[in-house]
Amino acid sequence: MTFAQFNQAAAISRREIYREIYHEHRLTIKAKKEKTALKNLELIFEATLKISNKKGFSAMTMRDLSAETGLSLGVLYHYFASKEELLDMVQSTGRGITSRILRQALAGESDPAARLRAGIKAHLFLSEAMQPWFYFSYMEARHLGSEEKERTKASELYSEKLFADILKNGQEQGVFKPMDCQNMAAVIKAMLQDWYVKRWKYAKRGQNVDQYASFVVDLVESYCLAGGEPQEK
Amino acid sequence: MTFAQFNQAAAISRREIYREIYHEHRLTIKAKKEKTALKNLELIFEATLKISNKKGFSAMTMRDLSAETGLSLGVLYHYFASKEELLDMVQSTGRGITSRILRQALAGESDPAARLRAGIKAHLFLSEAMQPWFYFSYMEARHLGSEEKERTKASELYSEKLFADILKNGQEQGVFKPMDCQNMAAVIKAMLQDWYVKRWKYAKRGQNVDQYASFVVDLVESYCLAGGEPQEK
DNA sequence: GTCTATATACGGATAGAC
DNA sequence: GTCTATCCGTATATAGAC
Repeated sequence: MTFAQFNQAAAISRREIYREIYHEHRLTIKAKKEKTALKNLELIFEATLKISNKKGFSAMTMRDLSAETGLSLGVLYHYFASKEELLDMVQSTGRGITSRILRQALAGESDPAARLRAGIKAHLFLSEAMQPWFYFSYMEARHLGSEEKERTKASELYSEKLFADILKNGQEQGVFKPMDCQNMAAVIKAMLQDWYVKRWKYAKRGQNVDQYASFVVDLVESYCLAGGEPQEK
Repeated sequence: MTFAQFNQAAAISRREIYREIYHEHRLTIKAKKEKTALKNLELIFEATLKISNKKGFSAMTMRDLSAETGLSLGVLYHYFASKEELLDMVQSTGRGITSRILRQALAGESDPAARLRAGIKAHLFLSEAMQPWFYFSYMEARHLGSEEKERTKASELYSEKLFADILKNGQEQGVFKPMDCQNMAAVIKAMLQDWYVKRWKYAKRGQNVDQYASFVVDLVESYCLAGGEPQEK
């Protein structure tokens, strides 16, 4: 699986994302016409990610957002009750998409080594396709209210557990060597996160996501399969 | 080398840190008596790290800092000209200590495998001893002015290069197998960073820094030293 | 439905009292 | 040397004009 193939298969349509957000918050969003609502939601979210990822969400003012979107302050407040609610909306949308795509990717595979590869690549490719969302989620998690913060931690632990379970399963089947599955899952996540957090570093030396994915898969497999026969792709 | 041994050898005396800061900024700090200056600097920095690491530096108000330190606003401004200068002081102090300790740790070793181990452990142990500083540097780097931001990026690239050079050197000596040294160095750094960024996760399952260090060293060495047949790309 | 003007509060920084 | 009172700017959020 390459990034290009992933993009086609997953069909992360931006329009689809905003339709979801609109219907999820239909009660609080005051705009009535769906067409303008979708257009404005897209403007608002893209601008929020753009500005926040440059100078931080708390440093982004509502006037910044107004200027970037071309929407007035009054209109902005038709889509969320407060700046904090906007933050929560971005975070929960990101979480939802991530867990859905990860589950989808793993559902198609049964062999532990294949599941491990699929999980790593799906996560990397998704974070590549939605880099601003991932970066935002990572950096702004600590500015959330306590309730949303707990949800974010739970989400981190959930995806770590996905990887840990794959590893444990592989061990039980005798495909992977004995190891500390929790730590292995943790460092896999760390490597996946580095791709979207330190994007500038990889861009600087012209590394693309397919190359990085191959490297991570190779490193992880070479550790987990050590002792057994080298595997073919 | 264990964390306990590192702590003794490196002797990261808190008092020493603040003495350094005081002398480095002697010209701008208005407090004259060294003794009270050191005490207040310690109060200010500890409080800044504590508050910022909870809610972010930009969300920390000068009144928060005043309440936490017990110092008045007027006194605080005797130690820095602006809130941004305080940010820069924290960052540059952290950078200085890190690069010094890393260089010291590597200076004692010549064998590539030993150097690799020493670099990984020194970084982990230092970040353990100064976790609030490292967490702060990592999270607040993007809120810096462009000049300080460049310095931070340079520091990131510098320590990555330290690891990449060790790997390349080991390859040339035939100790390490052929590999992508840049990516390997990058993911080593990612694993080191995860330790202090996601501290809560490791604490939750009772993992200590010596255990984590052993795991990372084992993973990295098992990949680099993998003998027999080198892998193809 | 959209925008402009403004209420209200709080931020960083400082001047001057003690 | 230290603290208190305050200036000035700007933040979020809203009410009311068009």
